Amino acid sequence: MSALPQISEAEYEVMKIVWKYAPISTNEITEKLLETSSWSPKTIQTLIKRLVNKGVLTYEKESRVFVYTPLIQECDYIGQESKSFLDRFYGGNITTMLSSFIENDRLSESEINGLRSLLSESFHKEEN
Amino acid sequence: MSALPQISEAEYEVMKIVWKYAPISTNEITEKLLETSSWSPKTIQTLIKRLVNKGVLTYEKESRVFVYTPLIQECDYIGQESKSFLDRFYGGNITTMLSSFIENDRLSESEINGLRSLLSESFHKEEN
DNA sequence: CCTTAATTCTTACTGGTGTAATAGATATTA
DNA sequence: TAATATCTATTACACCAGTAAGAATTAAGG
Repeated sequence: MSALPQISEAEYEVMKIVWKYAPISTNEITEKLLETSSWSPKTIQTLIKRLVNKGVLTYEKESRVFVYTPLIQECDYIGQESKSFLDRFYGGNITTMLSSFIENDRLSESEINGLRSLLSESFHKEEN
Repeated sequence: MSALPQISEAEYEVMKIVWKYAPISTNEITEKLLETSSWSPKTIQTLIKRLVNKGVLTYEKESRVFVYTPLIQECDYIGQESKSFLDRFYGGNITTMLSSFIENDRLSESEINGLRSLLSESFHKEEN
């Protein structure tokens, strides 16, 4: 599993739309993004183009319009970013991360309870 | 709590040394970094300078040498980065993150156990 | 006091990112 | 088929980051 291409912050916003709605045209991407951002459509086109160049997106011509599909999966990308984040800041250890969150009171009681029940579920999963 | 300055990846390597050993001189920083990297001392000096410009480091002259001290705390910085990471990839929800880790089998049984015992400790802490 | 060696400051260059405008191609319509 | 409207491709530009070389300064030793 070689490293996936680097996706910048703005490009990632584009990818979130593509992952959700692919196959999707330039115009549709632009429409969706304009609901939550104020980028110029030109800017969005540039981002799409760069994603194609990087090998993150591919497209097919449908008459005059391009329709895009992702070449890499969202969960793979997020997985890679998560790993690199954990390595950088917590020595690759998620327990260290959680522990530091708890120590700095960044988790509410209900979040902690959510985590507990998640972990007990995954306990049962292992049992079967 | 206004946003802390942005620290780049290479700059962060410098900061790890400073946080650990401050107050520390340019030469000492360079020495430590050369144990684990192959940067030119010139490069390291540039990074230090940029950190000073950004307001992350301050220094005092000790005769001809500069001795540096951090202006921001490691845990504050890591906290900020963690928050922005969680927001970006998991909607700010650490339970979602953990859940996705478990789903994609990125956690070993022993890591899961570590998390469980961490959470039961923090349970007791809340009790007192 | 002047030279030298050590240290800091200034400048440089490439590549990526944010942000977009303009030019070029193509399909649709008059 | 020619003009127009719509897409896509090319070009632009400033700033940040990685990476470093060269210039300037300053302390110390002869």
